[in-house]
Amino acid sequence: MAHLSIQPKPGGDPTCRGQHTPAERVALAMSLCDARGAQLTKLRRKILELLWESGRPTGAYELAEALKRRDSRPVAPPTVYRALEFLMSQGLVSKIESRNAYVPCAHPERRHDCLFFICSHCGASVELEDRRLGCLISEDAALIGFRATRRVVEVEGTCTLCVAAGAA
Amino acid sequence: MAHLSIQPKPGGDPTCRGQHTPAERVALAMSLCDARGAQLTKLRRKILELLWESGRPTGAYELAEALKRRDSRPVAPPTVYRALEFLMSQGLVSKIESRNAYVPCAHPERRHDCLFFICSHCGASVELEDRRLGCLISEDAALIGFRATRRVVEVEGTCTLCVAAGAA
DNA sequence: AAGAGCAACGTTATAACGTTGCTTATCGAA
DNA sequence: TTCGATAAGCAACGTTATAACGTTGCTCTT
Repeated sequence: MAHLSIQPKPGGDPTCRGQHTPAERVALAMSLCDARGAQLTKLRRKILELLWESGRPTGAYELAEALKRRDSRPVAPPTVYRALEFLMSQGLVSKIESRNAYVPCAHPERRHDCLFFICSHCGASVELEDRRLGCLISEDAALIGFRATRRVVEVEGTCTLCVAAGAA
Repeated sequence: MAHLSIQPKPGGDPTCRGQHTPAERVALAMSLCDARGAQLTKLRRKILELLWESGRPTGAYELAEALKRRDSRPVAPPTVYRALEFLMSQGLVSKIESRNAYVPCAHPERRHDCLFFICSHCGASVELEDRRLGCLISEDAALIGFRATRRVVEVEGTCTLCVAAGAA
């Protein structure tokens, strides 16, 4: 199961799923960071790659273990968290708050109003972009004079595949 | 700062803020649970009351401390979590995932599509109801064949008061 | 080349949040 | 009154996150 990413375009094919390898994702991230003068170091690259390979929201400690397995050298939690913080600051990764886990972002080249669908059965996540969501929230924020800086929109449920497979 | 709750009604006054005391909130909860055959026990009542008194998303351990102060008898984490679980199952409390904290719900009498605005300056939260949000998310869910069971919508930023007070 | 400055990373410890498994108390119904 | 169900207590543990501080390695300067 790969991370899925979909942007609904009226009249267009909404699927944009997993047609890029983790290596390609990392390459895109590198060129982006390069253009921004941000340093996508080896550790940060590895973590981003692991996230793309994982195929589902992944916890910081799980990432630490994966790093250890790969390099047979332990990486401490703060190191992982700092790398994740960087990746999030660059829009390369999002945190799934309802899971305390992290997912790579499909379209780091632009700021997007994302919502995430997380399957409670298989654990996979789908990232979806919907401009209307941001509008609606901005509208509500304006109503109460709230100045928004960050949006968390997460939907828990059962994905298509698991529904088809007969999961509740 | 009290928990604020607002439901935008076209043409109506959207404010519905803190005009009920914690005791009144608890009384409503009791009658609701009674009607449902659910047991709002003393402990659960106290926790709900503490949440209403707190005025901001409150952590489980903080609640445990408050209980201890009030009754000079320690309450262990599992007890608090179980009570919170019950309160959430009854729609009396919501969890703020981005804070690992809990807030009382303003309108437990009906299932509502809530979004929460959390001020990163003063910590206060505003609960807002917006039907359109649920529609939009359902629409997006349908697009990918996702069967949603739970929605988490949280907006971080600065509230009116803190903006007025000159906070960033 | 010496040394300041800086960003990333490492290390240790601890805070904060949440769960498991089991026991004990409470309460209502048979 | 005894039984069964539900809630609460308790100890230990697991997980997630951060604080506080030290180290490395690089660049830029003079």
